Amino acid sequence: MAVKERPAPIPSVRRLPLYLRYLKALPPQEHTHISCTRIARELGQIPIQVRKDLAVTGINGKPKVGYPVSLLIRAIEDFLGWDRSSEAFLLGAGSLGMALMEYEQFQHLGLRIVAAFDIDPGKIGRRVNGVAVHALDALPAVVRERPVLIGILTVPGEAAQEIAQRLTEAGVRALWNFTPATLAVPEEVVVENVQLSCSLAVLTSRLRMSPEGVHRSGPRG
Amino acid sequence: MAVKERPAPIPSVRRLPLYLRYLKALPPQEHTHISCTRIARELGQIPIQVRKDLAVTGINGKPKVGYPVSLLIRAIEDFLGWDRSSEAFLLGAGSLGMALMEYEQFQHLGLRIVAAFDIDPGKIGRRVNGVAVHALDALPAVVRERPVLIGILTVPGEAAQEIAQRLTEAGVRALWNFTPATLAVPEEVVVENVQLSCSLAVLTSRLRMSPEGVHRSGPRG
DNA sequence: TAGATTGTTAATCGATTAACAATC
DNA sequence: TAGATTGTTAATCGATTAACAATC
Repeated sequence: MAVKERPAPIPSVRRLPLYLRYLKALPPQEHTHISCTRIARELGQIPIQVRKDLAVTGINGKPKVGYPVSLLIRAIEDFLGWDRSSEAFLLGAGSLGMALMEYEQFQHLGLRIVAAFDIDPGKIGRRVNGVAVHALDALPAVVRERPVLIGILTVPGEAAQEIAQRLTEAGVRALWNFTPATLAVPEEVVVENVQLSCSLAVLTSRLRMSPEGVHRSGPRG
Repeated sequence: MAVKERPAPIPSVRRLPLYLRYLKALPPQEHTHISCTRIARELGQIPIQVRKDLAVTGINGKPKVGYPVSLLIRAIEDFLGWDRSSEAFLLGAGSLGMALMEYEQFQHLGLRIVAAFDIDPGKIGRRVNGVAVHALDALPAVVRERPVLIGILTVPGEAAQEIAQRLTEAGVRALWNFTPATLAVPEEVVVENVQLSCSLAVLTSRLRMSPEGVHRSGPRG
């Protein structure tokens, strides 16, 4: 019987793209191998963390030599599934939705937005960066043709829950939530939140704690 | 001598905006008080976590009664600094930058973008949602007039490090980084990353782990 | 060879969760 | 009053960091 393997720690998964970007930017022929010491130094981390993170991809380094760069790149891409491409729907063709449709880097992240949906008649029928904007009501029909697993939510917060429901009913299994809403979904559906308010809360509270934060009146007035 | 108080846990701070949004959406006169049990149920969390999170704001609830809604809202807003408004510069008026400039909700998050910067002559001098787009070289002059503490980075990844440096040299103390770059900054500068690639990595890896993930060939082929 | 670096096992740290007396 | 809910202290859990033998 196989030992049940633990899933990779989420924080490690979250850091993998940083390593990948760094590795891909390395001068191609300069080194065939790289150590976690060096990666850590360049990215402001500590070596042991890099080592642990890279280990989740299954890569094997050599003592004293380090990790083979090209194999390491492939191992991360493979682990993240970025070598093959996942299709996604985008819900809400407002300015944020438009920005995501125009974001060329997604092709390197294994993501392809194949259709957008909106309720604004002025947007329906348009094409943005090659992607057609459909009426929201066309969702079931479009899904039937193309069983897409990922939905990107860039609708107003008030509409988010209803759209999430329509998506999961249509068979979408993962929601990338850019709205401020907290989504209630069936437990088999994955939700990843990109909530600006949450991120901003951390930024401002850390700024306030920092030596020269928002308040000019610090510890010593 | 005062007991040195620990800073609030980052995960708690990150969740506060979710509670705030929920509380503000409550029917105004319906309840004067609310329990963490109820908040937890509505937001898919557990009561003890809500209780611990709310405690960081300094609010005091009453056993059996719960927390006073309006005071709780004020306590969270006060803790996050969202009752007063912080000014920010936006660097890079591309489609993502534009989307942020047009994001009306920032006013409820205590953030006001007061100037944007770009190097594209076609954008310099324009106004987006009332915000002027300046030449990047005008940064020192604009800072001199208005000592802003927060910089929002929506430039291409290749440019991010250089812009970050210019910002910190100009006195900006917090960077909200929407680029894929890992920024090296002086230690007194706060960096909060909103990196789509990192978020997407978590989404896709969790989708792959889930019962009906990307691969149709699951445990039973 | 000597020593930098790996993979692995152990220790530490911080966040989450549990337990429970106090109380409105 | 009885019991739901709080604040606080303790236990658990998982991630981070340290230690170290193995090794290219």
